[in-house]
Amino acid sequence: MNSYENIGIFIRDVDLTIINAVTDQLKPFNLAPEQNLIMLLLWEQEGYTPNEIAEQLKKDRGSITRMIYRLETKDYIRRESDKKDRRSFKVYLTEKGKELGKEVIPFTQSIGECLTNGITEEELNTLTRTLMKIKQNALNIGAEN
Amino acid sequence: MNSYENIGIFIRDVDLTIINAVTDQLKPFNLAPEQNLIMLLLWEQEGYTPNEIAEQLKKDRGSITRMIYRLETKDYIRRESDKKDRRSFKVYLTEKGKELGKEVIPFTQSIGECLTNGITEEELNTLTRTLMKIKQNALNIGAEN
DNA sequence: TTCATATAATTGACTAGTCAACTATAATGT
DNA sequence: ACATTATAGTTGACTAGTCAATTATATGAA
Repeated sequence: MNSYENIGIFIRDVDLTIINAVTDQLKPFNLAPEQNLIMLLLWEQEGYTPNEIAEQLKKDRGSITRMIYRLETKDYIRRESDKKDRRSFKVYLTEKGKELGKEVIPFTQSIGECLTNGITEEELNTLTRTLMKIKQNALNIGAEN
Repeated sequence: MNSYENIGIFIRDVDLTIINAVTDQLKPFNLAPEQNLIMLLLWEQEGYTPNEIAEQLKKDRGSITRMIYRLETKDYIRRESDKKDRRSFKVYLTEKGKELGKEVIPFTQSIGECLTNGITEEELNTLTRTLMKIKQNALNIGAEN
């Protein structure tokens, strides 16, 4: 580990390693990991607007627009226009999308379990607490100007 | 925090928050954070090949090719062809690139310090140890197939 | 030497991210 | 009611990531 914001680089490194592992595992399902995030939201609860999805995933609305488009072309989701607000629409699962969930949800759960192999509950809590502090520090940096 | 690989999502969240803060801070210097990583390498030691840069930053060579191109158009770096191996070249700083380092290096260092505000040395060590385990777990997932 | 193989960098096709500009519609204030 | 302002989604321009194919050059073996 060299210069830069040491801990920041390290976190980045770990994050990339996880993403690569997840990408690999999801490949047979024809799902990019970011697409999977949207699907996971919908498998929990359908009917989100693009705006709500963007908020939940903390992403730009532009990228959500395009990801919704791609998931539609894969026939995993469909849109239903909002009768009350004609600017907006809600996103629902197609049959194919629901089927996919049956396969993918257990899969991603097991990935989550694998990541914490050999790590105690307490260690995990400590990790979360410290990461929280770091995140807050990062937010403060942004807020200063 | 909901489903998915919980801790993975959280790490991703923290990582994104840090990246956003760094991006903000680097904006006045006309440097994207990933470009900054290449510059940090070169400020430490010039003369890397694209291949070496890709290894150090654990990125695809294709993306390094393009980032080198962009840093060249900003006149921060230049390439010098390798006389022994005509397929390759080495990357050096321009005067402008060296000047930039004088401003940016202290800046990125202070970002690193900010991130660890209110976090003890011991906490940081624990954090690193646990993240190491998680990273190793992620690598194992990838290696299984 | 010559052929096969490996390696360095590049390129094209694709996904994904931000930001800023834009269009359409909704909500608000006077 | 009308003008202003806000909001929802889209789009274009750009950076960055992967993967696979390509080109040029090196290297090693028959």
